[in-house]
Amino acid sequence: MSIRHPENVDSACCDPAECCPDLVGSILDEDEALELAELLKALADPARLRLVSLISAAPGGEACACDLTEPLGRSQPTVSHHLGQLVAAGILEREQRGRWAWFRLRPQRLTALAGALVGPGAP
Amino acid sequence: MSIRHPENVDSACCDPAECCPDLVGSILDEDEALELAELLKALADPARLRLVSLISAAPGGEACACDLTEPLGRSQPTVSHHLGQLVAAGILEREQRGRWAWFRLRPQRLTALAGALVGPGAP
DNA sequence: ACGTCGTATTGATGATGGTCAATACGTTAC
DNA sequence: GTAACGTATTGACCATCATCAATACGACGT
Repeated sequence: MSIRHPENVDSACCDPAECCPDLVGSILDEDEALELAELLKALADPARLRLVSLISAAPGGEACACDLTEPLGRSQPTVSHHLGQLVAAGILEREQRGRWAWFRLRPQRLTALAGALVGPGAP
Repeated sequence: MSIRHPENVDSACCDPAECCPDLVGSILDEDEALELAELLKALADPARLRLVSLISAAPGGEACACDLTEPLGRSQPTVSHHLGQLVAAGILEREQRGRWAWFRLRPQRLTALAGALVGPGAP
């Protein structure tokens, strides 16, 4: 079975919701650059990077928000703010369990970003 | 000849000037997160992404600053500012030829970043 | 129902950053 | 030498953003 539709081959590399335009293969137009920049901006913060790192290293690959405030050294509203941004960027997924919010990494998003950085030369 | 010193194997994956700490393998401390965030911030701007894209797609993989102002649609000082940031981040390298400044991509930096995003599971 | 607890939202503040006009610097050509 | 040209720097302005205190929201237990 085919992964990609023929009409999507030119620009989209896979699922357009997950993927991002290649940085080095072709010349990015302003819209593609904005889209890729937004994903990079979502990662380009020490607090958010540590959140991703903490969650991915947590047992089971998931973590409760209540366990992230203290190791991050930021206030609870700040942690909630950053988690919301990571979810909005598609880097984390959120699941509500009772009154606890659990977060888990979406690795496809990071691998898609990594693929966009190295370009079409490296599959 | 050996590439890495034995005492650097634990944290650094290769040349510490090129590489960046893994995002998902271990838990980033604040300094490592800051270092990785700075590299990501250098890319997380539409103008800079388009500059990287334009330069990498240029004939010979290099471009003169004079040929980048017009396709980018920004003023000359702005283009110079962004090029300086990309060079400072190790993403571009700069070579002066007469009165022209030529820029070229440093792919090692992007591949190192991509490797840090996908973690140690994918060599 | 009511209090408690985890989380999200609001509002405010200080810092960072993208952008451009003006200007300074360096190199080439005459 | 001097004019022209490419590039970098300065200074200023506006937008975005990280952060926190205070507060609101929602779900659970009693």
